[in-house]
Amino acid sequence: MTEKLGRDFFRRDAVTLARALLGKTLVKRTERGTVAAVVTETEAYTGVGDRASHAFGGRRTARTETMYLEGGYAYVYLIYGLYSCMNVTAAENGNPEAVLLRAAVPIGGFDTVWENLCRTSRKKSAPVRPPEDDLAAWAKLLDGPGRLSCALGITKADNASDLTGDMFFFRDDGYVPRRILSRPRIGIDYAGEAKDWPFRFTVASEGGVPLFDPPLL
DNA sequence: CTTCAGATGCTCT
DNA sequence: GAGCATCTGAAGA
Repeated sequence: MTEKLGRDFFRRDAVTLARALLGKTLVKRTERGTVAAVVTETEAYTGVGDRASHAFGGRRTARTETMYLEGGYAYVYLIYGLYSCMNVTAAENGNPEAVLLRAAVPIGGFDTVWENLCRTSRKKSAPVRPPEDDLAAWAKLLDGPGRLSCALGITKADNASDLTGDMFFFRDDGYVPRRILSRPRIGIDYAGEAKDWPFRFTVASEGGVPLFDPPLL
């Protein structure tokens, strides 16, 4: 029932991978503790033909070099000088496709998640720690690529990490999204015709709780 | 409920 | 020097 995802899972095009990652559990082990969270929102960046992608037109720089790795590596970069964005590389070696992780729900390592989040100010949105069965509250705390990365302790130091290793990997715990919504991607108004492509995928939710079969928790 | 400015640093021109 | 695959708290409607 619960198995680690291997290389072949990631060596597919970004759109396919973005949908397939919904419901998978991202696990990160550090000396501060182990955290686990089920992915609920992704965005596909389809590479050289995608104006929204850092690798549009085959652009190759020190930063984008990671995107050219084969599927199953972490592409992490800093945005707006403050927040880390966590991506998963897709496709074959030399094909710079990637999937941005935009939201997740923690299912393990709540202490570490809370500790990681508390290093930001965040006084109003969640001044006190929610109970562990309040999925909607925890989902909100990991809603957004910056918050997700912060909560799971993902930083630029994780860039180019192999996601098929033992410290940082995805697991299939058998959570199947009841329904997947697709919409245009966020924050890419500059991307011309690509800004309307429906490459943002979300697990349908009710009352702030993403719906899976079987349900989370 | 909604807009709005500010924080902050790295990458690329 | 400009512009970001963002988030927060404060202020206004």
